[in-house]
Amino acid sequence: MSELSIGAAARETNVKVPTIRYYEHIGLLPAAPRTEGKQRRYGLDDLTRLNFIRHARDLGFDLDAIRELLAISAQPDRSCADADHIARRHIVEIDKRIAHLVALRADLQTLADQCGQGQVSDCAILETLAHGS
Amino acid sequence: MSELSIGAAARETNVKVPTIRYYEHIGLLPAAPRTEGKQRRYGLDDLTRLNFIRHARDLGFDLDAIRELLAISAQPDRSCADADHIARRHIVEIDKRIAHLVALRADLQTLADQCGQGQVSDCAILETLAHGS
DNA sequence: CTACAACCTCTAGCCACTAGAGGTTCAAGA
DNA sequence: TCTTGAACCTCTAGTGGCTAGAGGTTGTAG
Repeated sequence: MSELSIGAAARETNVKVPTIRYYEHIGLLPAAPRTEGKQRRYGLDDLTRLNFIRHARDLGFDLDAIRELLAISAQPDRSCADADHIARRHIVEIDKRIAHLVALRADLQTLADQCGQGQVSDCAILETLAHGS
Repeated sequence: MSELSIGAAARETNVKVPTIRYYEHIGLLPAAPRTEGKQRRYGLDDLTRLNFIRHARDLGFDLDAIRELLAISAQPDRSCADADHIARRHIVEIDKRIAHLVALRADLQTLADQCGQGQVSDCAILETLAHGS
């Protein structure tokens, strides 16, 4: 039961088949053992690792951060301050992105509200794009 | 005076030199006329177009949307409803991204707050990544 | 006239995949 | 046991919007 095909592993973990192969290719997953016919087979450890990666991706961590997180979690005796640090760093990044998008949204709303639906030659949107705000 | 080198055009418009070349390559800018020595020369129309593109990029429009906006603004007699539509569509997209990031941020904050800075084996962050929330 | 900054083209790389070609293997049903 | 065909394999190229670098040429200030 513990030796799944790549398709079965994909179903179990909600990670797509080509993505699993990609993760192996870039060394995020160890190369899976193959059958005589060269097909990959996955055990429980692989599923655990894949699930870890997917959860972390869902939270927006990039693959380098995930590499670090995996390395940290492989050392149970270590302090988890490093993991905490990575998470907080990520929060800061997300806050920046949110702030940026919120500002953008406000500008766009102003622009759209000024558009009188008239002719292109009077359009506030196009005018602003052409000559600045 | 109206024939600028690519570097001068870049300074005028705050668009980097390789980016200008890239825009020409993908047809977002018309191919600039060249000197005998094959160097690009830019006139006022090009600067206007580049400024338009940069302003739109700053507002987060992708290059396809910018293509549409440029096409619309080239027809002064047309209604600007299309431009308005593109802008509103973009706002909707941005709202989605903001909502996604805000939800993500909340999850991450919860996770980080649970981390007691103890050992990796007890870490809430790593635990959640491994086995889900 | 010389020096050198700025220009040229072309290719490859970034991130995290996704798509497709062209071929092989596995497993369920007859 | 055989046959199908879904699922697998490797490899390459493409996505967006640039950025970096190699290796060579041109324009211009002194």
